[in-house]
Amino acid sequence: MNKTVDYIDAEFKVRENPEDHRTELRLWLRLLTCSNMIEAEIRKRLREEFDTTLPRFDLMAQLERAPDGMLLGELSRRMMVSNGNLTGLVERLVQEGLVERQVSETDRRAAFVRLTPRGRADFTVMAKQHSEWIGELLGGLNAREQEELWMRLGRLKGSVGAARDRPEPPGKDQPPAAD
Amino acid sequence: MNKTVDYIDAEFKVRENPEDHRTELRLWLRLLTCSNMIEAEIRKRLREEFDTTLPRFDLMAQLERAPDGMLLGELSRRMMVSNGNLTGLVERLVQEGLVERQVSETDRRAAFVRLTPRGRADFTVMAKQHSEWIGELLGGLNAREQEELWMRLGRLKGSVGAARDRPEPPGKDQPPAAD
DNA sequence: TCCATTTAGTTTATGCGTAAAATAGTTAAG
DNA sequence: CTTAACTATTTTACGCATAAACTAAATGGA
Repeated sequence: MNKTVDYIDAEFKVRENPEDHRTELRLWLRLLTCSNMIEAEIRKRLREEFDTTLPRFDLMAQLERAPDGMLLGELSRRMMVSNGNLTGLVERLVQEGLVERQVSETDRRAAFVRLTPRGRADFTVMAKQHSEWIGELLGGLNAREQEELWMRLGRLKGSVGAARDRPEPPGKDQPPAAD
Repeated sequence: MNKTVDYIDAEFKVRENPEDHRTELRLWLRLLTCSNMIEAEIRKRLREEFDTTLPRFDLMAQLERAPDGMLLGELSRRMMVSNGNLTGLVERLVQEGLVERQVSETDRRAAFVRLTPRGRADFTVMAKQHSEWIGELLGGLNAREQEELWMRLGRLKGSVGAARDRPEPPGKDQPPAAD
């Protein structure tokens, strides 16, 4: 079918067949692989070295920047997880003595969460290690490569955000909203 | 402190302080953001359009390439999830009539899993949409940008893989294995 | 043959994640 | 003041994920 244009390079071939998203799929799979590899390694090390998990670490990282505590709602927004999820996560950290809750005096529905001194101390140690792990895992790229990758990912982020928030391109096939 | 070297650009500043992994952390966070944004959007659309989930979709994608079915063990290896996880996932798809199990006749411990005709038909429709979604989300990058990002991520993948499989660099501070 | 070992898969206990319903406190309109 | 609407959080029901313990079948000696 496409044999006659095989010599044309990728730049020109794109969108030749609008149904073909092979390069995008390939890119997405590699992005996912990278992300998953790093995340899996970080989870593994957090478990092995500190007997903790990534969600716990992320929660503590948020709290570290709010010495006076933070409302559950704000924590939920920042971590981009549901309220219900946080209820349990915070509860487990409270059990471990790393975090404490305090009901607001001005609004008895609301609860502040903050690190305990022990939580803060533990987090400091973990954060240092975490930073070194990331440095180690990404350290195979030099500064220029890192910067370029960062910028390209910035473009990608923009592309995804725009497509996500776009009402939905009408698309040749689908009639404009079946229901 | 660093005021006198503020004019020096990033290329020269790197590794000035070997404990500082700010650029790597920044890069990792952006990578994670991109990956999560895409994944969240795909999950959302799979749920809204097809009332299914990403793990189900991924499982069916594996099976689609094995018309004669696949052993649970192989499926587990390919999807990089635990055996126990697959037990439940397969069970739910069997309940939905999209997948069928068949105990091997030569080894009664082993079980083949394959798509039912309906499963295959459903997957074909979903895969087409999925491909278009990815095309839409990543489509803000032109072919050259996609190719460059793909190559940079290839380098990153190499860096992460090497660091992960490396015994562990002795590190100035830590004594060689505390316990 | 018999038994130890390995292999394939399931079960169990736990954690993290969601959406949707429920609870309880606050605010605002009348 | 009373009630309706809103807001903050928890609860519930579910799905997905793991590690570790378990079951059952195959394999390979002795």
